[in-house]
Amino acid sequence: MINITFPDGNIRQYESGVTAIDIAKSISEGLARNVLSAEVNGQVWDATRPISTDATVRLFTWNDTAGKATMWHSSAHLMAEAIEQLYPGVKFGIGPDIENGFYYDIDTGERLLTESDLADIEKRMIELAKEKQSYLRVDVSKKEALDHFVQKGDEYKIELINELNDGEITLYKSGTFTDLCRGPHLPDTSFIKAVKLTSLAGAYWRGDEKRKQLTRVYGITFPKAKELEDYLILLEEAKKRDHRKLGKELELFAFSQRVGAGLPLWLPKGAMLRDRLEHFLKKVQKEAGYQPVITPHIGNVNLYKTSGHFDKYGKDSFRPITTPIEGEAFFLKPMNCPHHCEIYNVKPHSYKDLPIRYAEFGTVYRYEQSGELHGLTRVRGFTQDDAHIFCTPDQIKSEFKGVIKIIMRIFKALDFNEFVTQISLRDPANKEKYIGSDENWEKAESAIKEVAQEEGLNAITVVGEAAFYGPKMDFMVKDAIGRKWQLGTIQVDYNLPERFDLTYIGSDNEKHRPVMIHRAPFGSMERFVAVLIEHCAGKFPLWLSPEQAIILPISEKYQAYAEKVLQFLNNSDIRGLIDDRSEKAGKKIRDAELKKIPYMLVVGEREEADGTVSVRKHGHGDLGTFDLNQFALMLHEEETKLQND
RNA sequence: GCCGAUGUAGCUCAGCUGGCCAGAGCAGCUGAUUUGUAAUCAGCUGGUCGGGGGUUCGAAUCCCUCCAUCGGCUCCA
Repeated sequence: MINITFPDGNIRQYESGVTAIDIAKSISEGLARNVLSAEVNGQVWDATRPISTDATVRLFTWNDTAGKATMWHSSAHLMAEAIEQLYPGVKFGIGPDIENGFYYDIDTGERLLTESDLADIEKRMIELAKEKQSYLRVDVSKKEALDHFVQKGDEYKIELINELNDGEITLYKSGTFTDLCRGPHLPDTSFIKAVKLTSLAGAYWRGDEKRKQLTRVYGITFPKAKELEDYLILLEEAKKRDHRKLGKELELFAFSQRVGAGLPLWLPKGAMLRDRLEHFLKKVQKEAGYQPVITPHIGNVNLYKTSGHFDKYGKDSFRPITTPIEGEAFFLKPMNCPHHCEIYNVKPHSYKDLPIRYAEFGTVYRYEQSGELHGLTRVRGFTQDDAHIFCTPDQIKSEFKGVIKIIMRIFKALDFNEFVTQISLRDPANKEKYIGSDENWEKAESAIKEVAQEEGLNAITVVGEAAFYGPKMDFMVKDAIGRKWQLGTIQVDYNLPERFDLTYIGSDNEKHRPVMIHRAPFGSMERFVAVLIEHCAGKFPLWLSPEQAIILPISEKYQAYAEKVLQFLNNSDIRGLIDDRSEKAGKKIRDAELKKIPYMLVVGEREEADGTVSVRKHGHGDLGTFDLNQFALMLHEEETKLQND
């Protein structure tokens, strides 16, 4: 007999060789029917795999993330089986589960897969799932594994096996398909009831653009057809929040082929929105001791040679701007930091001056690869809410914390609750990708790690994601379709101060090297606005709304009163406008609702007589009649409350 | 940059197995209407069918190429 410990601490005894399904059965038949996999002593196992020692066991169903992962990983195998049967001779790369579903990378050889093939594959998958094929785990030696895939002629699997150690290789067989896989998998395919293959894309083998591009098929499966329907509806809903769609509908920004790809044009309403955000941050930064600076949009190539940007990115940038002078060249600035270093260098500094914080909404230009451009989130010209803090080494942590405070204030004001904090370190195996000494890197990295700990930030750490001059802490937020974007960023940099020979005189009357902190709470105005649009689905908080109140006269007769109301709004710092079209009230209300204007002020005979407005709130309906002053007060309260929350 | 898909009026879309003058709704304009909480009616305007090249008696429709956009990959100072 063995002891099985449950998550609640309960311990029960079972025969050695018991499986997770057996254990589930001992609890309830219903649970047994729903167990997809189980965690056994910290590892996720097949629900059918015998347990022969004392163990802590946790059962996973569709309601658990790990259960879904098992389902989707098994679905990838099922899809591979279907594809192999339909298109014999294809070779397989890797096929993992992902956050929402799974994919499989496939070398389809001569025969190209197209979207029209997906329906056939889905159909075959359902047929195979109904066969209730079990997933059979087989321990094999390295030689056996190699023999199998050599015979099959699958060079991708052979490459993977060659990197594995003998004795820890398993294959999984389901139906006619055998895969190199560490598992775990579903008890059988019958759990998969609904299948949707969502897209088809090219993906480099092992993520290396120098290697062959395979065909990646994305899909998702569910244990019930209804859940697939719900998922598809959810996807449709998410698409409605897409900032590219809303940006067009709400006339916030546009792109023009004539101006150029990735170069956003801010329309009046978008510019107003952005202006409110900038205004807010400027206020916060003033309080935090930042000094505004302004620098030009171009800089001499030598500036970027000094900073190291030229060596690192020169070949991938916009070409330099030449002048009538032979050999003279300028770059559109891709970064503000070199300019700010030169501002620091304008005069000598004492330790008593530090920290110095230079802030600039600086527009930068980067030649992003054409395939990377994406609405406002990835563009070729954008404005960073940039600032550079020059401080002594022992001020790093407090300055870093000050920046975190600003970022948290912004996120809170905009109700961004779901963000991920990421610490990006350099990859010690690829030191040639970075500039600067090991010692400085270690100092900078440990400073960030300590701050994260001391601030109690629940940060994830990713090796190899650092900037080329220093490690960073990024704040990531998801867009409507679940893609993660970096917004705020804080970067510790020991390198630029050296390259620009920045110094300050210490209390010992000796020259010392300051440390630089690069930081941008929004990241870029473009990306931040994009994420903001998706976050609030175009229904901006009042303080950011480009148009706060629209006056809707019932008929032309009340035009004069409408103008009086507008005058009042203007004097009260409320952004208002009048819909003076010869339309019925219903039509004007409908259009204002579609434009997501926060407040609609209906004015007619009664209002004119009493000097009031009938207030209708977007998405809430009629709020009743308000005295003008009363209305202004209500709006100002709402504005301040939201901004300072 | 790579793989795949898409590109028709300001917007959303139909037409696309090659063949009447390329259509609809919304928006816009003109007129009528003077309207009370999510679409008043009528008329009109508007399109190099993404650009260029080719095949054909004939191309929005087929082929090539470039550009842009979309889904991914790679990249992201």
